[in-house]
Amino acid sequence: MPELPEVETIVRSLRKLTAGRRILKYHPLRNDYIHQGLEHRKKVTNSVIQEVERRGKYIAIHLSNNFSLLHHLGMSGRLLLQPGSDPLEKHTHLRILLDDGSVELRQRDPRRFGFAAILPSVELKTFVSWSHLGADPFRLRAPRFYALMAGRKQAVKSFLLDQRRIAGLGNIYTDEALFRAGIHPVRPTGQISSAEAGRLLQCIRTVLRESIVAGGSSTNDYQRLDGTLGLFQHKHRVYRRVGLPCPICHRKIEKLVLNGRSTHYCPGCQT
DNA sequence: ATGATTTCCTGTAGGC
DNA sequence: TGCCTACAGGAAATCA
Repeated sequence: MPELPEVETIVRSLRKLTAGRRILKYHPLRNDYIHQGLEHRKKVTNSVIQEVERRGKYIAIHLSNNFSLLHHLGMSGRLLLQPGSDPLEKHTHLRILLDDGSVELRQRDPRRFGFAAILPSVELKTFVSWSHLGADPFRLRAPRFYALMAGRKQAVKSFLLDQRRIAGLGNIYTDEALFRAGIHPVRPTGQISSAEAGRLLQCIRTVLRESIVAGGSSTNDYQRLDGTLGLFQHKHRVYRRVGLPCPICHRKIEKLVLNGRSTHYCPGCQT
């Protein structure tokens, strides 16, 4: 499930490997995977990739013709840069041919929770889910973070998963950050002190930064742009580690279900 | 307004 | 071996 570190890893590779290259063809294999702007698909031919931007878990590829390509990987989505001659893998919904077609960007997504879209760049800021995104965790300031949580009963983990509040966290990094901060996932946000909020924000940033360095977490479907696996799954302390000893207090990691999400925590360290 | 629940989708794992 | 069910979860829509 690509979250901020996985998407950031892909975006950094995209910047390095696709900037300045020309698009030969935008070729959807499943029209219903293109949630918006399918009618613009022929207009991107001959445009040049100028800039690749990440916001939360979204990827925006800005083109020279004032269009932007928007991508979300959902939970099983992959964006892969590969030779156009490679055999077409199952669940490939979109091909973006580059240069003379010898190289292409492919979006694969078995569960189809992700999507792609083509938008005039000026319309990106009115695209609902993009425009409603909350602050990037690296930019958010602690007092603002604390103010967002104050006075609410919502479980802190549910709050962290809400992309309109803070953008980019998913199930892995909420569990890992809450563990590092020593905060129980079900604690109401209103009961979190200013000091705890500051610590939590620091833990969020640290775990995200460490994961980016490791190229993200490959627990299920996630692969980097070149198809290799990320390495941060080996550093998880609680996520999917039910019954294994806590690295701090050695009590067994437990799991509960919160809003339909499996939630992993240490009953000793997190209060 | 807030927050919980349901829905979409398919590959994989486990039970019998 | 094969069939069945449960599970994984991002985010929009719906419900209480």
